[in-house]
Amino acid sequence: MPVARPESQEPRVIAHVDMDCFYVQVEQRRNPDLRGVPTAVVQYNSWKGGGLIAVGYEARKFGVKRSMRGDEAKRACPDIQLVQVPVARGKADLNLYRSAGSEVVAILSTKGKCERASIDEVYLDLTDAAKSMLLESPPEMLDSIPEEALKSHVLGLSSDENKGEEDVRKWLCQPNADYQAKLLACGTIIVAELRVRVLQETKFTCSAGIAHNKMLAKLASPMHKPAQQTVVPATSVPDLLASLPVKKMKQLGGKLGSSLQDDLGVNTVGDLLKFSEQKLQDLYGINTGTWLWKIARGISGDEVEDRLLPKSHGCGKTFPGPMALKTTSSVKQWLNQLCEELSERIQSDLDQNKRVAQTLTLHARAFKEDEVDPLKKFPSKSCPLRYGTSKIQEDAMHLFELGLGDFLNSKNLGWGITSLAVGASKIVDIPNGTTSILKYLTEKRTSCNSSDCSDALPGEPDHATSLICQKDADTKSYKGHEVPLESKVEENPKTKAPRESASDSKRLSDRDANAKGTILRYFSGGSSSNQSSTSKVETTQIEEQERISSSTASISNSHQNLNLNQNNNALSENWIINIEEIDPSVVDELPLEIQREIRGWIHPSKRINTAKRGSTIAHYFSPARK
DNA sequence: ACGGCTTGAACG
DNA sequence: TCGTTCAAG
Repeated sequence: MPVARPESQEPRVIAHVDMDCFYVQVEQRRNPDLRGVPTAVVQYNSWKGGGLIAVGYEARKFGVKRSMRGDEAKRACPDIQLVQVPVARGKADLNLYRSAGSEVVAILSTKGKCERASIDEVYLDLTDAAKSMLLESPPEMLDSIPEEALKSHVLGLSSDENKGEEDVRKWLCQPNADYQAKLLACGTIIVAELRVRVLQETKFTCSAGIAHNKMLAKLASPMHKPAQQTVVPATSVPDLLASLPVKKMKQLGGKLGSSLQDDLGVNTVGDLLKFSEQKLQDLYGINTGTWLWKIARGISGDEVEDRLLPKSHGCGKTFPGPMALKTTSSVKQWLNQLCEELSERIQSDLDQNKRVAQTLTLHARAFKEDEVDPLKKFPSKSCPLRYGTSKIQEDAMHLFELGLGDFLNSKNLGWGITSLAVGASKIVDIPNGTTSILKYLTEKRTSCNSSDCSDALPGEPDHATSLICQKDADTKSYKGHEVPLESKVEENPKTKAPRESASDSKRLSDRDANAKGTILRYFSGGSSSNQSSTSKVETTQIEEQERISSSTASISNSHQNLNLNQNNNALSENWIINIEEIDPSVVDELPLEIQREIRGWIHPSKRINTAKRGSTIAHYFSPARK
C-alpha cells in the first residue's frame, strides 16, 4: 500500500521521462527499415503468434494493443511487422533493451538527481539545476529558447491548452510569476534540452512530464506522447485532479482504486476531497488514508532517489499447463538455464558497476494433484548468494528442493511446476579503494616480517575455533554431500592443530604461509567469472593462489562476497571471494580498520547481535542454523 | 492454456 | 529477516 512521505518545504522541480514504445524503438534503430512502418515487438511464443510487449505508434492507429497476440495484431493490421525478442537459453532475453535503457540513463543523469524507475523510465530532480539557471540565465534573458521547450504543453495555459508557441514562450518568460513557477519554467527548458540530447545521441524519442513532485510528473508524462513534454504548473493542479479518474493515478490502478469507486463512489481524484483525512484513515488505515488525502490535493513528498541501476536482477520463465515441469531433472535443466543468465548478469554488474548481490531467491508456481489444500502456493526460498555459475545453480536447486518439500509437506504426491524464477537482490557497492584487503596484503608482502602475521590471536582462539567447527557441521547438513572438511579447517597455524591437508602444506614454505599464504588460502571458492577470465590470475606473484583456490572446494553455506581490486598487478579485476569461506579467526588478525570493512560485507542474516566496540570478526559470524 | 517477464515496495 | 502480495509497464 502507498505511504505518505514527509514533504520538503522548498518547491522542487521534478521530471518523469518515459521512452516512447521503447522496445519498438530499439528494434527500429537496429533495423531502420522498420522506421515509419507499423511495428510491434513480440515475445517468442509459437502459441498464437506470441504476445505483444510493445506496439509502435503507427500500429496503434490500427487498434493494435499491447497484450494482443501476434495473430490478432496481424488481423487488425495486416502490414504490421512483428519483431521477436531475442531468445537465449530457451527464454526471452531482454539484455538488448536493458543496455539501450542504460544509454538513455547516462544522458538523463547529467543534470541532476536521477532515479531509474524501470527499464525505460526515469525520474529527475532538477531543482538545483533550475535554481542555477534562474540565477545565471533565466528564460527571459535567454536570447534563444530551445525550440523543443516551446513545443511544451503547459496545463492550464489560457483556457484551452496550447494556443501556440508564443503562449508557451510567454509562460516560460513570465517575469512576474512566483518563484516556484519560474523554477518550473527553467526545469521545462532543461528537460527539453535533455530530450533533444537523448534523440541526438541515441536516436530514441521520449516524452516527459515536468511538475513539482513525482506523482504529478508521472501523471503528465504520458499526456502528449510520443516525443513531447507536458508541464504541470502548481496553479493547474486542482482543475487537473478534479476530473481525473482515480484509476489513472499511480497506485490506484488496482484494488485500491476499485475500492474507491465501488465502496465510496469516488470516480475522480476530485471526489476524494469530500472525505476528511480522519475518515480516509478510518477506512484505509493511517498510512494509506493519509496518502489518499494528500494525493487528492496534489501533495506527494516522495523524493527522487539517486540511483541509476536496478536494485535486483531476476529471470524467470513460465511453463503453462501442458508444459508444466513434472520431474526434478527437468526443473534442474531449466533452473540451470535461468541461473546461467542470472550469473552472467550479476557478473557484468560486478564488472561494470562494482556491486555484489548478497541474496539468491527462488520463486516457483506449482500445482499438486489432489490433497486437502490444492491451492497452496509454492513457497519462495532464499539464501546467501555465492558467485560462480555452478554455485548458483547448485544453490538454486537446493532452494527448489527445500520449497518442494514444504509444498508437498514431504508427502509423495504428483506435482507440476508452472513457473520458475531466480533472483539476485540485496545488491551493495563494493567498498572501494583505500582499505582493500588486497592492498593490505601487497603491503604485507613487500614490507612485512612474518611475525606480524603469525602472532597468536589476540582474542579468544577457542571461541573462534569452535565457530569453525560449527560451520563445518552446518555445511555438511546443508549440502548433504561433498564437503571436504580438510579444505575447510585446513591449517590455521595459530588457532589449533591443523588438519594436515597434504597438498597444501607442501606448497608453501611456512614462512610464505605466514607472510601471505595463510590469508590467501582462505580466499577460496571462486574466481568471479568461471574458467574463462580467470586466466589473468595465473601470471603473477600470487600464482599459488590459483591452485589453492581451485583445490579448495566450495565449503560453506554462508557466503558473502568480496571483490579484490588491485591496480598494478595482473590479478583479475573481479576476483571474487565468498567471504564466509574465510576462517573468521584469520580475519581477526587483520588490522582493525580492515576488520571493520569486512564486517560490512557479512550478509545481514549472518551478522550476530553485537554492537560491542572492537568486537572481533569472529563475533560477527552467527552460529550455525538449520 | 495462461499474458510473459521484470522490477519495486509494503506488510506481517 | 524472510516470505507474501500488490502494482506497474
